[in-house]
Amino acid sequence: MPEGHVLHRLADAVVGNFSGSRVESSSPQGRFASASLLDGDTLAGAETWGKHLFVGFESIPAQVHIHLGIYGTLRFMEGIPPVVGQVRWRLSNGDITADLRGPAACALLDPSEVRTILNRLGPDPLRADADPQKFIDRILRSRAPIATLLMDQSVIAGTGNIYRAEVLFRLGIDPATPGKNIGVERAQAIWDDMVVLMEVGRERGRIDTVRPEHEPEAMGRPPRVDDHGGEVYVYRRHGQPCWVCGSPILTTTIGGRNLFWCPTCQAGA
DNA sequence: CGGTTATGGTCAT
DNA sequence: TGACCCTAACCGC
Repeated sequence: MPEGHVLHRLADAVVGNFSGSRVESSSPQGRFASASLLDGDTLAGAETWGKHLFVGFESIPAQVHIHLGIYGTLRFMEGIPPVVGQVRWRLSNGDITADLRGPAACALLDPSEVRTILNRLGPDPLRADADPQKFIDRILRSRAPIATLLMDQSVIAGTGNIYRAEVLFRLGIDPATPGKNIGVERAQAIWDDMVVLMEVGRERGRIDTVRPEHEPEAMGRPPRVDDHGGEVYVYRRHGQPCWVCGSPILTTTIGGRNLFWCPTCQAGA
């Protein structure tokens, strides 16, 4: 589930549901022992940078750091339902209960440890304080393929496998193009498109990337049914015809991740 | 019921 | 590059 747009939604949900509330905090599964230190404390706020979520409390400077990894989920429920399955962290104010399951990281971190994490992250397209110039400089200086750079959280934070494939398609960029061959204008265009798409994702809670003329209704095709839920051009469409040119979408594995692209619309320069 | 897969990341080789 | 970590949903038998 989790590219950066999801984490920003979760920070909003944590703030909306719990900010200013006294909360019960526990680790039903037992693998987040520090949860008990927060029990009875008042939630002060939550913030996201990239795919990292930080939750603060009033009586301690430390923050809970959450990274969902591939499988992690944070779900909100009404009341206090019985615990089902593996719940790493449960947070509740009695009216609303949030269960965190399967995160790659969930730990109480000192301010200095939080800073160390933030220092490793590049600009986040969904943050108002993001500096796109840092992104552009990194791209233009690197010989690595643009597809690899867009998955590097120190280059751009919050982008994942879907957004990188979709933005490269929308801009007609060959995923193998070295960063230094991208050029300033296309680097800026990548950033701008990432901002647009991720903001849509944050609002809708799903990743939709197709332009109006390629939407199901416009093309007379059935809407996509998939567990990530959005209308996309290339992600997981291996072997199916490109919505724009009809060529079969290709896939390959780079750095252990699946990359999808259209060989015609994204031909090398 | 077992095998496969996943929108991520770290660490060792 | 590959092993490994985390959990749940889905698929085929």
